[in-house]
Amino acid sequence: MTRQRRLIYKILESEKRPLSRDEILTLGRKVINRLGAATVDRAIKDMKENFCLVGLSYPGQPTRYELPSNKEHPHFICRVCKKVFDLDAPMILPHVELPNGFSLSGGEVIYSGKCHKCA
Amino acid sequence: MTRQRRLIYKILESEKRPLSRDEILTLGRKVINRLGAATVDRAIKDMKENFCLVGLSYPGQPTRYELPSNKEHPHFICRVCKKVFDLDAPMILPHVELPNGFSLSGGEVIYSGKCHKCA
DNA sequence: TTGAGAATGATTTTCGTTAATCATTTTATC
DNA sequence: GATAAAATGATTAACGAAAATCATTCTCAA
Repeated sequence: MTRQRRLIYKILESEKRPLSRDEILTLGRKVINRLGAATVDRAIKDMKENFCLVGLSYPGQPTRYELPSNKEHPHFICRVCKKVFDLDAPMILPHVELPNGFSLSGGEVIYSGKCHKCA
Repeated sequence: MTRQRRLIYKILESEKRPLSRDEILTLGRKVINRLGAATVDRAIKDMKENFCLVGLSYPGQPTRYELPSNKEHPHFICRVCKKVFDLDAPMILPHVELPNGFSLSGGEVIYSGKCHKCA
C-alpha cells in the first residue's frame, strides 16, 4: 500500500461516482502532482482483479470505474458533458420474463438527461 | 441505396439484437462474401447520423448497434459469451428522484446472466 | 444506354486505451 | 537503519476501433 494507491482509493470513495482513468488522474494530481498515468492504470488493473472494481462503459468513451457499493444504485449520464453520476436511490430492477433457458444474475439501470450544470 | 447497405439494414432488422461491426460483417458475408469491413463501418456511421442508430457499449467490448425500435425494450447481456439480446418486454424505467437541477430524458435497463447456450 | 456522382473494398493511417519496459524511489521487514 | 521486494513514473510498444485514401465498381436519373 503506497501513498498513490491510498489516494486513488480515497478519490473513488469520496467522489461516489464512476470515474475514468483521466478523471482519477486529474483529481489525483491535485494532491500528488507528479502522479503518473501508469500508476493509475496499474491501480485500476489490480483493483479490478482483487476487489472487483465495477466498470461502466458508453459508446465512444473510456470505461469508468467505481468501488463496489454495499447497496446497488442506478446511474445517471449527462448527455451533454457525459459525466456519470450515482443516484442516491435504491435500484429497482423491474421483473422480466426471460426467454427459455436464460438465467438472471444481475442488472443495471441507467438514466440519461442533463445534469445541473448543463441543464 | 446499394445491395450492401440493404443487406446491413436487413441484418439489423432481422437479428433484433444489438450487433457489433464484426457481427454484422460475419453475418453479411454469408450473403455477400466479399463484403468489406469499411463498408460496414461507413454504413454504421451514416445510419448513426441519419436514423440515429442506437449504440450500446460494455467494458472491453466493441460498441453494438441496433435500429431504433418503435417500442423501447430492455436488453440482456450474457456474462459468458457476451452476446447482447433484446428482451421482448416493455421497458419499465422505475421512477427516481433526481438531484436538484437534473432533467430526465431517457434511460436504459440491462439485465445480465447466462443465455440459453451458456447456462 | 450512358455518364456523373456515389459506394465499394483493400489498405493505410490515425487515434485512444491498455500493457510492457526499466531505471529510480518507496515500502515493509529484519 | 539496512535491505530485499515491490511500486512508481516516464516512456515506448501493442492493440483495436474508427477514419482516411484511392482505384474500381455500381447506382440511378436523364
